[in-house]
Amino acid sequence: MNSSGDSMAQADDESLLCDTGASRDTSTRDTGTLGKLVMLLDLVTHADAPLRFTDILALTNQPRGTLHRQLGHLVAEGLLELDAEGRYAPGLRLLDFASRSWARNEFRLIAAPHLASLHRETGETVHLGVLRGSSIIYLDKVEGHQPVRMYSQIGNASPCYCTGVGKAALSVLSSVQLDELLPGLHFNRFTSATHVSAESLLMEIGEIAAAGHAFDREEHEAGIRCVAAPIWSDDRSFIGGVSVTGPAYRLSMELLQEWTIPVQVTARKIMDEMRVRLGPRR
Amino acid sequence: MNSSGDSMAQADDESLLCDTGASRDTSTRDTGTLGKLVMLLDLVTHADAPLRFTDILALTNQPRGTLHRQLGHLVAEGLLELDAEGRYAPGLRLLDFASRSWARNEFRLIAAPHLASLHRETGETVHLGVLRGSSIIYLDKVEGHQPVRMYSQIGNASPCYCTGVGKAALSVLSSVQLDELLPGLHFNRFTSATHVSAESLLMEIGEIAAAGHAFDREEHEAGIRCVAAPIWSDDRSFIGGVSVTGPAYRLSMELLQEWTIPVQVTARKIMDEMRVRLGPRR
DNA sequence: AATTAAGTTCCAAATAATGGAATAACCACA
DNA sequence: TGTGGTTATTCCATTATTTGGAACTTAATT
Repeated sequence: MNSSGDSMAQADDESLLCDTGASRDTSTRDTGTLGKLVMLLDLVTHADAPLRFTDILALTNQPRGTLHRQLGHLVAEGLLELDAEGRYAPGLRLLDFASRSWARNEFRLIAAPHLASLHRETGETVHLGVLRGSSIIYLDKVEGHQPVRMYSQIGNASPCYCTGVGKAALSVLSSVQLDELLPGLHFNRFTSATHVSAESLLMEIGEIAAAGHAFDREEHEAGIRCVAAPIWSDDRSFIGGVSVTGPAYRLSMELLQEWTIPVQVTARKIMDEMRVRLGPRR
Repeated sequence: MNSSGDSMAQADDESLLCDTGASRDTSTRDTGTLGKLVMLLDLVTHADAPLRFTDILALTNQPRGTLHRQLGHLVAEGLLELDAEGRYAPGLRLLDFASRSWARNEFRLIAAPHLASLHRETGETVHLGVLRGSSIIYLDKVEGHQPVRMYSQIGNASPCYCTGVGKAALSVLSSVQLDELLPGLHFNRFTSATHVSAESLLMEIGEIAAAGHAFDREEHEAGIRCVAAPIWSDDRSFIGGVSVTGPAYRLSMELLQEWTIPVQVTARKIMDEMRVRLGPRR
């Protein structure tokens, strides 16, 4: 269940980069100097290996002087690290920031016990995700008995159009929100089942909205299926989802169909508790 | 083994902030606009609860207009989030950045199997940490049978002067590096055993350097002891450590004394492998 | 409705970022 | 040890962004 890696291989031109099929659209967002620096951070953290100065130069076509100073600042702040061979890699200070972000996340704290019981019921991997822009960020994961390497999945941003949680999340967006989001999607064919057009995606979203659950039929990674249900706040300011994931040989579509019920029940319980804890108005 | 929280209670003036006893010295470091923004990020991520605009205003004494734009930019980039009640909290995009930083970290990848075997040998919690500035950032953790909530500790930055890994790390610094680091330390008395002066710390560091291992005698958290050994590259450009931690009632000082050997052996194995993988020169 | 507090917008002045070009360090090979 | 090619770093006049005080809007309180 390693997410990136192999399934990334047949991606497009920039082979060094791991394009999730969304984000990296910093162009419009006007955040001045910060925007440019964050774009660099994104570039380096999402690369599959440390990048040298020249690599980054080529990837950004910024002037040498400018880029050099920007990288220098990021390194000075510990957001990037420069190794002895002159290659830039993500900095460890990011971990310090992120661990706080995770530890205090209300949604995750509320959902945790419900994820555990869904895991007990199904015996397969349970994920919790949130919609951020057009990506799903995984917030928690409950899996098998082996010591869990949590960071391997938690924190990862995956495209919304080819994951169970992502499609479930899309199904509860208002039509206004959907109209804003869809045109910005860059469809990336991860497997032969991946949606590659807004039309086919939109059609399935309609079905998901009616049914209240979504399937991932090996759309992100060959051999991996999942069933998911959306979680949302009344005013749609918060949207996420919960899913059960596993290998296709073990999870027949019939079994997934059965699990739609416990998954939806879990989503409902989490929503109910959120409404109590965070106030019903939103 | 919750790090912050209670032990933080008697900290100094700014009660909302969780001061690790170091860092937050962005003043000298000249990183222009980025420095100011990162300081804000630090402020919000390290606060114990979401902060309102006015709270941050008071904590930074920056002009209203400036602060407002800065926060706006951080929110637009997903580095902070602004909830419906107008409170700022760490943003989830940080998770995405950090998960990459962690997943690809060479040191952690090399150390992982050795940590596992040290855990098997001792049956107690094993930590891996790196020295960054005057903080120890925990990179990995192997503990009991229960599903590990890794983010709870991993990524956390703890002071170097009151943790086993921290003191072990200090013991292999060159005297030049030590002279740079010591004056910047702000000693925070977490327990009655915490070092509160550079003099007493320096004295123990001498002993640790001679012995090759360090103890934490309930210096960071009452009731918690540990034994640690340093890990370093030839040129001291990289410094970290490995430790075994547990409750004082189970870990007598005699037992910790016995464990100095497996801990040091583990550190040595990790160092040897790093020298092979990353080249001996550094 | 009046009053205070909290948050947002505006714009001339101060400051920091830009980017082209020159310089320096590095590396491989003779 | 020198030489050519590659890569990284520094410099500085120009340009664009950030700054911060003040005015303004909005929300909460009496």
